[in-house]
Amino acid sequence: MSQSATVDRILDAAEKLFAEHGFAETSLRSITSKAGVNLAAVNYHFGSKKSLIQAVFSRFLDPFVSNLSQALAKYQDNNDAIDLEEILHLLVDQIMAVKPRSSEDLSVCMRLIGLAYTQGQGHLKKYLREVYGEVFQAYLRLLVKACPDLPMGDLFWRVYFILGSAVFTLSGANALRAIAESDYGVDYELEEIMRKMVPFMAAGLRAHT
Amino acid sequence: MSQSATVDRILDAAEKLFAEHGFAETSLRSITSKAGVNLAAVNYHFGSKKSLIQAVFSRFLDPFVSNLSQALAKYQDNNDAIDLEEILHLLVDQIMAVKPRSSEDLSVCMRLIGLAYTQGQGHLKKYLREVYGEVFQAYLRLLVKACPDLPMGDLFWRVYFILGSAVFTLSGANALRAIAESDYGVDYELEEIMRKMVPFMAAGLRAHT
DNA sequence: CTCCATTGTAAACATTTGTTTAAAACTAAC
DNA sequence: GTTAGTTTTAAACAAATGTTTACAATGGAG
Repeated sequence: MSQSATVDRILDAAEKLFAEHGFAETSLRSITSKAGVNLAAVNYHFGSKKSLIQAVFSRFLDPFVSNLSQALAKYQDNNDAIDLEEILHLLVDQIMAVKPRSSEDLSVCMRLIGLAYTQGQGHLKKYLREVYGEVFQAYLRLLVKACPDLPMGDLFWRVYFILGSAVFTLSGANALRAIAESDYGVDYELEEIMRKMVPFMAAGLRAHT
Repeated sequence: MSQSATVDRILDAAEKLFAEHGFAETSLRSITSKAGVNLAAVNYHFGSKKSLIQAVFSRFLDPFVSNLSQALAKYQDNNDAIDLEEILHLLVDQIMAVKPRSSEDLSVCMRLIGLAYTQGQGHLKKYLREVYGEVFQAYLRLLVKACPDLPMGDLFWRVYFILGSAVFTLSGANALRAIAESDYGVDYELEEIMRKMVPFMAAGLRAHT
């Protein structure tokens, strides 16, 4: 049985600790300690810390991009005009569809994505681009079709504007939710926050230059 | 003479290395090596690695925040309606006014801000909030006045949406500029990219919920 | 039961980390 | 030129890190 309980316990512990403290700041000893397994188990099952980091991403990213690329396929041959809000919502729906074990896990995954961009870990970026780059490109092409009036040079940057909004907000979502609740008495679930992004992003993408 | 050449050399080297590799991943030895100074110089001049990190932020954040709060003072007693684009542009202008030593330094500083949010370093976040939190709040109040129709709960999150756009885009600006140039033949200066953010952010902030 | 491959474990390994120490070098005032 | 204070330096420090090793335990298959 390739998927022993040990492997899952390590992945669970690593996922949470990485999201909480970052990759470099999380030691293998803290992971194995939290997982209740022996230190050497990581190197036995994953080979190295690098591979463990990548495995953590694969576990939640694989089903997501699998679902997403399937959903995108429907638009592939469709030459009609594409509604911007629709494909933005599609992304939110696909994220929610992964249905993580607990609602807290989603923000953990989001935070990991944010860390992947901001923490060193060059091997991680390379890995993510190689494995998931194609789906990203496909979604980008859809975005282009949904914004026919926008010059390509502007669209390029605006894509990174909305990407930054998503990554930054969701990766710090838990901390920000606490602030929003204590300072303004509002508390939204993660899904609500993501849905709140859609009109913001759509308006921003459509803004006349 | 409190500001020896050694102190500046350390700060220069640390700034770049932190931005490139993150805080935890950057060792004092790599900093002192790049700076051409002795390893012990960091602990002698700054006391600890934590203090060095804070000093790196102070150096470029102090003059910026000083200028910004001065510029914000003009709006303090003004009770007229405030133009959203105007105060967004004001921020861009204040950033450019710092006139970093090279245009590359700006994206380095932005990247450091992004890291401050995403990397562990709890002491850094506390430090930044204590020292610069008030100016941030003042700017936030201005933003509230410029968006009178937006519910507070929505504004809160949209502020982080635009903050994420700025931090994410500018911190990766150098790499993204290269992609934009090779793939789409467009190449904008950093200031142009920031100005391109203004209509995007304004439209996003104004979007009806 | 025996065998064998898989998995788990304790201990040790070699590095790297931030920090401290004590002595040397330097600087400027008297 | 001597002195007192500041800065630089090489060396050592203890602690923590990822990884490897050699050995024990496990659990089906024949």
